[in-house]
Amino acid sequence: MSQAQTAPEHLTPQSEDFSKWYAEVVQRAQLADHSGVRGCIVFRPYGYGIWEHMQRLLDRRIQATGHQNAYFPLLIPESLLQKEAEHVEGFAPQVAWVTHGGDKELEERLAIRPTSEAIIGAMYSKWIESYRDLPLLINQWANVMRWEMVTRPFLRTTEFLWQEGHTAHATAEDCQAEVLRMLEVYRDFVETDLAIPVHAGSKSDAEKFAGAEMTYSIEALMKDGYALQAGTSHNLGQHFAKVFDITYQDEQGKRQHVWQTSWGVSTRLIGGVIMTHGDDHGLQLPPHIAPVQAVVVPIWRKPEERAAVLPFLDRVREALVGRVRLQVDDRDQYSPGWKYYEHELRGVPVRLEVGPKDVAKGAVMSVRRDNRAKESIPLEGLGERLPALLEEVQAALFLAAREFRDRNTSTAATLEDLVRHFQEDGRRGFVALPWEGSAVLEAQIKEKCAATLRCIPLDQSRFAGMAPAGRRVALFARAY
RNA sequence: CGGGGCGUGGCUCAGCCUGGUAGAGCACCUGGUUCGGGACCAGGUGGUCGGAGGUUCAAAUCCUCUCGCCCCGACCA
Repeated sequence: MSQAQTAPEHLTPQSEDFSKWYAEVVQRAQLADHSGVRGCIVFRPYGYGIWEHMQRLLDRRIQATGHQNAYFPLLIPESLLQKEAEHVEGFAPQVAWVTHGGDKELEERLAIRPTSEAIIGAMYSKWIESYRDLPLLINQWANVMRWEMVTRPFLRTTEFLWQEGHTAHATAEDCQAEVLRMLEVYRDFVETDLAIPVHAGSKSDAEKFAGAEMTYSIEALMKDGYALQAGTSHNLGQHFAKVFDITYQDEQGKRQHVWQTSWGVSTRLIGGVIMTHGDDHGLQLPPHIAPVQAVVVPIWRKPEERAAVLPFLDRVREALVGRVRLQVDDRDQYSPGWKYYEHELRGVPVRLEVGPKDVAKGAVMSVRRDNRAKESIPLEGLGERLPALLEEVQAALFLAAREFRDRNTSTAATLEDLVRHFQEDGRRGFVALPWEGSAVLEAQIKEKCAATLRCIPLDQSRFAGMAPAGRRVALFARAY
């Protein structure tokens, strides 16, 4: 492999400079490009393709749980945004404003949505009249804008793409059930399709969404040991219902405020995939979301070999059409070896080599991206074997990521232990600490070692024995 | 928003200190030989040096402003 490392095209190793590695992968795998507008990236077809597969798989789950898609406006009148005090205060520094239409100054500034609670709340107040209108379960796929000081492709950009669910319920119990239901949808989606293991839990007051009663999140661990909030689900209580006057008449004819939730995941997940699975050879995409699940690389030396291989490629295509997202890389100007590096960089889960020897056997040689295991697959069985192989890769990526996450999760008995871990030992990862909910202690920790409370896991069973009886643990980490 | 670094063909950079009419490697195009882990030879295309203003006979080079990118800190999905 010394050749790969000395080649001018080699990636900066993760261990040398993780940020640089990340930037290079994004650029060279052609996921995204800088646009010339601060913090706004262009999603190139390959990067956008990943997002489209995420959308498809998550949207299916959102709809299966009874939600409908809708679309609300990009622009929100200032007066609307200002109604919920805590909400405004939280977002004020990050809001971009439209002040002019043509060269005429507007009477009222319009915010480019940083999130849509306000405008959706205003509409819900018109739409909801009776308990028969509840629950109201709406999701929107949209772009939002938050003026960020420091940006990184996918992880934090000024404009990003996401989905935001907004629901209204008759009772606090229904509302809380929805919050947890969607958190579980996220957990299942991220673990099953993105192969990213997460901890689902609740946030502290310091970390909760501006205007929420309670925030829940799923938290992942990146390969550099930093935590990434991968999705959030908020219990908004009646805060927005009260300021936007969202009420319904119950069975007794009594007027009540609704209980609301909101929940979202964003294109940040693409960054999560990159930093969970990527290695020194580049990207590794979980097959479920890989735009190209398998790439065919034909090989020949002599014209007669070419004549034998080329028609065989059609038979490979035929065997896999409708079963596997396949790319046949028949570009003539690159050698097979060059293509191997290219597709590894782009994270294609499986490569299929088709040369004269394979054609003679009526088979293709498959090579896994994750462990480079080779397997000769006869053409007759290819249609069944390759999808199964892709599932094996998907499962292996998840297990490897979970093993890494667990290996980088430790425990601390006291504040001092925790600070020592992050500060003096310079370690990263998750640290579980017995937790009683002291905001003062949380602030101290943040100040002393820059670690924040990522979540208080809902499932405490895996931390059994770490906290005194009756006490829970909270997970701390340095975070993106 | 503070501190630091950087903007020169698509990419990585040299040239800047000490002003004198823009270079290299890779990529790209053409032709030929190649192809089971980043092929080779020959010929070729491509840059108002991030932008604006200033100094000067003359600016990639010196000065001012501005925009963008990267890294480190405070805020966030």
